[in-house]
Amino acid sequence: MPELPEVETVRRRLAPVVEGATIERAEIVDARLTRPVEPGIVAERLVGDAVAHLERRGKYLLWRLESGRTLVVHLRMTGSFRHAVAGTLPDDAYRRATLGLGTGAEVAYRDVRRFGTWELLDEGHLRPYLGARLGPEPLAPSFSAARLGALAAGRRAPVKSFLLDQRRIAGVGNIYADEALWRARIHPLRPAGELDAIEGARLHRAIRAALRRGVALQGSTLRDYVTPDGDGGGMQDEFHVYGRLGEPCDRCGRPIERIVVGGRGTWFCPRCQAL
DNA sequence: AGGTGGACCCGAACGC
DNA sequence: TGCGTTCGGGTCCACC
Repeated sequence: MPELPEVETVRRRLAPVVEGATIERAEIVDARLTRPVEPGIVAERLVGDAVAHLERRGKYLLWRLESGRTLVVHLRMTGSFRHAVAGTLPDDAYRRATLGLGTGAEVAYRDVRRFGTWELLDEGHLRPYLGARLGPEPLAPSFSAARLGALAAGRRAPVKSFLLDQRRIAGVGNIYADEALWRARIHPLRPAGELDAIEGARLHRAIRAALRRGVALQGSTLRDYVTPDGDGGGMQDEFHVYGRLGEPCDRCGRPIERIVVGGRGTWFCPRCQAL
């Protein structure tokens, strides 16, 4: 489940391969990927363009092109990139697109469940696109505890749902939300706007610590996620609560519990994270 | 306007 | 063994 740390890992691993390279060939074999735009039209526009920078915003991977356009990629749950010397990647029934680069490298996009999206935006369209969907970057220096408090003020929704709302904070998904709340010792059902300043400061620290740890370990590999070099991440071995129903809390030993919040599986320690 | 729940998709895990 | 059912996850959209 690619969240901020997984997408950031993809960006870091893929950037040296694609930055500066010209796209000589583009093949998009799943119409759903570019819907409602015809995949052939997107592919045709990509060919001849070159990758200036590979960037990330929230969970979006941004292919900034020399033309000024940006290929906006969202991996959703099962999207992943692989790169290799052209022609050496194994056959894959779930490959949805392939980019051939002038350097001789090939980049393949795989997506089992086909939720992922590729959108090619013209210059000037990127900023409003992201602005309408994403709040601040939690790892940016400007993301302060005060900023978090302002975002949460007046919110009656559970703090877990608040963390998952990309328009409030960009990049936190189900795994890192639960891990951050455990670190902050805050119950996932607490209304976001009712956290006091101390709790807000703890949550701010916890969000950043969980995400930074995820980036350091190159993400969490549960099933589908791999880096563009084919490696798995290491964060799954350090989960404190996510998916650990019945296992002892790493802090107090009490068995981890599972509830559903906003339709999402939610794991927490009933003692450390009391209501 | 904020909050909630269903749709989208399909392999894995589960139940009989 | 084999079949059918349930689950999950990020985002968008309809609805309250």
